[in-house]
Amino acid sequence: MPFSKTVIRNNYTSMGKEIPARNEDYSLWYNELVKKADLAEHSEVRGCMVIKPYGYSIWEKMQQALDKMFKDTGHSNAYFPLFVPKSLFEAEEKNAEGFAKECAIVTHYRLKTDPEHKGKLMVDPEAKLEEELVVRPTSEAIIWNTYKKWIQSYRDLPILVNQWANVVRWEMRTRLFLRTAEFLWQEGHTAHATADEAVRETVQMLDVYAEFAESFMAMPVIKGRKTDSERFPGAVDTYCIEAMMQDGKALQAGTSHFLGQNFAKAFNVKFTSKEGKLEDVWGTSWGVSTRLMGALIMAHSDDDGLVLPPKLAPIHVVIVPIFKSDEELKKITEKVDQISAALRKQGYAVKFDNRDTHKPGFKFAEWELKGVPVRLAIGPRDLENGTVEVARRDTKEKQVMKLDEVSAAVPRLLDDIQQSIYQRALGYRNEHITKVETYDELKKVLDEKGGFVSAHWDGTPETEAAIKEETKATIRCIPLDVKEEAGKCVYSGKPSNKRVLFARAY
RNA sequence: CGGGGCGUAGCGCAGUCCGGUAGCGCACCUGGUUUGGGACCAGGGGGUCCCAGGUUCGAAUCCUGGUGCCCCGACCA
Repeated sequence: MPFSKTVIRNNYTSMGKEIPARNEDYSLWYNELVKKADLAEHSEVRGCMVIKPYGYSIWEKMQQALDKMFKDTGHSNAYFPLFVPKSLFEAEEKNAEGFAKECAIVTHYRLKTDPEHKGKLMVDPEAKLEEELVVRPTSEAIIWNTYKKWIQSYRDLPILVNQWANVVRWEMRTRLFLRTAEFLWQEGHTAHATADEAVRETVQMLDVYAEFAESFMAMPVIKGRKTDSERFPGAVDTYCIEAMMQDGKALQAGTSHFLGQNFAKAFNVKFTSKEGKLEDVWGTSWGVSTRLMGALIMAHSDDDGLVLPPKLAPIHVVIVPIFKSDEELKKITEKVDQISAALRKQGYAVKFDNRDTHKPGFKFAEWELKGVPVRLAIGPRDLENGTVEVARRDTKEKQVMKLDEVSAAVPRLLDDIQQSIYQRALGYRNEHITKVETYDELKKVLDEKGGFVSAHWDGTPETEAAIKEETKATIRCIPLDVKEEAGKCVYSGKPSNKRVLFARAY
């Protein structure tokens, strides 16, 4: 049925806060969900988004958890400038080349009133910068240039710094959270005396990311190494965590880079070793961004809206009263206050939705759209029976329980939800790793089933590029736990000693 | 950067072909009835029709030139 997207759009938006079905148009489902759930919206600036309070509070939860993990592994936060002088930016050649095409550049520092157009401003041609400033697409340049001043001896090492910041990459095509021109992220930048220590740091932070993805986001990931062509510009080795979305497309959720001595050499960062020798410093960098929000949304949510893992939900429990009179509401509120207090005491965020402007059904739908893990409903019947209705967002199951059991039951329920959405995502992910032996199979799986395709590859960039060209699939990673196994490249037939994961990706 | 679409009330859109007082749904405000899965009735408020110029007695509508955003592709952590 050749309905245009415009037609589909008409159908649901006129109905209020409904979103299109995932299996009809996954991409439209995602876009509408982000907007309708109050996570983010497009701004006046092309490719840039406004993260709304509800969306931002999820991001803050992510930040808190990650920040703690960084601190627990010995890192400290710092802040470096938004602007990078062009001469610094170009110092590490590969890095500069890699990002050159998507840099925003500041060329002037002043506006003036436009004599030709009343009330308008124009760039003051007199105020041209002597040296242009690049708006950071990443901060290695400015940071390594700074580290040069901080490091003289092995005693100054290691430096274990992280910064929470915004960066700008002038993307041609953007999508809310998944790829925006400006995005928020954290970038860790560490400096070490030995290669071994730097590699250990790189892997350690990859483990931190994997741990965060799995135990907080409830999103299983595959740890792996990128191929040469997918490597971070300027890095020796790029490690990643790859996740699987519900539409069978892969998403890179975090990266950790072993920089070798590349940036040290480019910025002349040397240290005197214990033995009195002058050596180049070893480096790492690692980051995750607001893209994780996109991953979180696409990993769990359904046609009724967001499904949030309790560990990242801004509101754990919403309580909806069902009442006819003020009198009734008052009685219900007394009970609700007791429950709320008991839950808050245990550290949960509780929302009592006592608006008298909306009916319960409306509230149920709205909080489901926003992904609140647990909903309690209390009405006159419950007052009589000393009960409360408990509903879980992930499965939509409802049960009625005794009021005095609630404060003990809710924590168990939240734990169960956290586990069960992880298990569901894990099940989906595992079902979508398909081993293939031939190129025809690889293409067939990509087209008909999606997901990761595990196949032998001859290790050459030519084969990788050819497969990408023909199938739109890229090598997502060489899994860290890959086992050596003799085989033949699905494309070239040349010998291969391990399988890699192919997928179409975000 | 190529192809397409769209800029009209807070949101989603109709009206544009064929010029003549700017409309519909949702949302909003007031009053009432409702409230265990997206309430109903009555009344009401709100718009430089993206911008600039032109044609015309008269432009959301026709002409010219801008501009912004979205979608698809290419590119890309």
